[in-house]
Amino acid sequence: MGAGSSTVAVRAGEPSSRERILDAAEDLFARRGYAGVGLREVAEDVGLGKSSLFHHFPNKPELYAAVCARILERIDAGVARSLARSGSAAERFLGAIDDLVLALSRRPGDARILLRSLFEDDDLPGESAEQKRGEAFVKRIVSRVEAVLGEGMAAGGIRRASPRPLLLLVVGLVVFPAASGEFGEELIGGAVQAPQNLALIREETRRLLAQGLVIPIVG
Amino acid sequence: MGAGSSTVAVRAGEPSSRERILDAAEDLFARRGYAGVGLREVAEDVGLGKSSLFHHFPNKPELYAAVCARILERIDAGVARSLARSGSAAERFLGAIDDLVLALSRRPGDARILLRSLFEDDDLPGESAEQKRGEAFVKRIVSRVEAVLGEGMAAGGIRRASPRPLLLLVVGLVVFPAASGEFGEELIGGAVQAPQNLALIREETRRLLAQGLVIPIVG
DNA sequence: GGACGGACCGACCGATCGGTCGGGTGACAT
DNA sequence: ATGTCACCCGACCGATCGGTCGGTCCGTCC
Repeated sequence: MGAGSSTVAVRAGEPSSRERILDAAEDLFARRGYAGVGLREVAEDVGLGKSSLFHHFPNKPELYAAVCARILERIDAGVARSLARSGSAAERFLGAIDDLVLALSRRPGDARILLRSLFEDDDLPGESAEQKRGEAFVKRIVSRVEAVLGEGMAAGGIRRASPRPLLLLVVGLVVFPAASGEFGEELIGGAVQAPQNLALIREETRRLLAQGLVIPIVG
Repeated sequence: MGAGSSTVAVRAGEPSSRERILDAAEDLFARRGYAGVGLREVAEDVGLGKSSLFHHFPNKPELYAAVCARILERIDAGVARSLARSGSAAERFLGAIDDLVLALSRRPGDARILLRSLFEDDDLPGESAEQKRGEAFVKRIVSRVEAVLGEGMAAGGIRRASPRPLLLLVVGLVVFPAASGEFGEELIGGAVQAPQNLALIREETRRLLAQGLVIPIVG
């Protein structure tokens, strides 16, 4: 299929083979994890022979690292854009979280791979360049959010807290709902991405961060 | 090794082979996921031949399902115990969450497998009895927490909210920090289980649920 | 004593894994 | 015309996968 798409100059608008490999691999890794996906399956989804994958990526760990790095790059860019808006630190923080919830729910695969890459230790043994690139994006994202949190605490719009443990909680709070598959669907009735469900999740996330859950005792 | 430990009547206090297989499998599955663990490795950790595993479990999916079910059973029991304490619904809810954070941080493998089983869809293809047992525990846990939330909302100690989406958020909030491995360690300085870090996480979790993060505008 | 069955084992099976190899094809520069 | 290079392929490799099989050992029951 797609006859004549293999000229040296990539047809404008058509993704390159490398990009299509990343797309297919991302989709599969998101569903079944690193060890659960075979390169034959990736190649078949792309429409290439398995050996062609090795022309674009040296081996499986590097392919996975590239998938992760691409996702983290997207998320970092989105967070940067969200935080660049105007408003108080607290407003920018809440807005960025809301944007992130929205973005992850639109791309559940991103949420899942992100979640995996954050809580699986020894998926990848080596320390490749692509892997370091991904870790750098993680650090950038963390430092961005940490900065706005610190700003908000200094300004008084965000209550004083330990920023790093708090970040850990927020990551789970934001990433998991978008990543939860059948469990999320069964819990709330229907897909997380469905407009009305997504609206509820965004609303509850915002209110939880903004107001907590327990009603303070008045007087 | 372990000469003379294979009498029919299990030595009192010594776990049975089945239990030791579950222990080893839980440890490995927690670290590398379902597809990332080979049965040879499980058997070797236990100190048995690989074929002996099939004497206790019919196949790999059933072993995994049994591991999951055992974890979910533990968690359900803990949640039930926590919620049985006295106090207002809001207090019982916060107490149960705190207990759960504590329990999961003590057994990070539980947190990881729980997280995996909640957001990986097609890990297990079939519908075995053990798998249904696990799903039943999930439903019991959900209904327990949902009940106390509803009670709190009715009594006024917990603000009105959509219980199911809220539950989804809370699961991510509670489970992820305990499951986060190297990422969590790098983010906060040191292991999540370390007493001072654990105290911080418990404190921030409680305050986030109780008060939120943003300081309400007074006046 | 002899049959039985639970627990365990080594050897083996077909399938699939990640990865290699040699070669083919077409665009392009010389 | 020739060489080069990016891209792609089928065939193949050793290793490992989940799972089966026949058989051993030993305590229990009749």
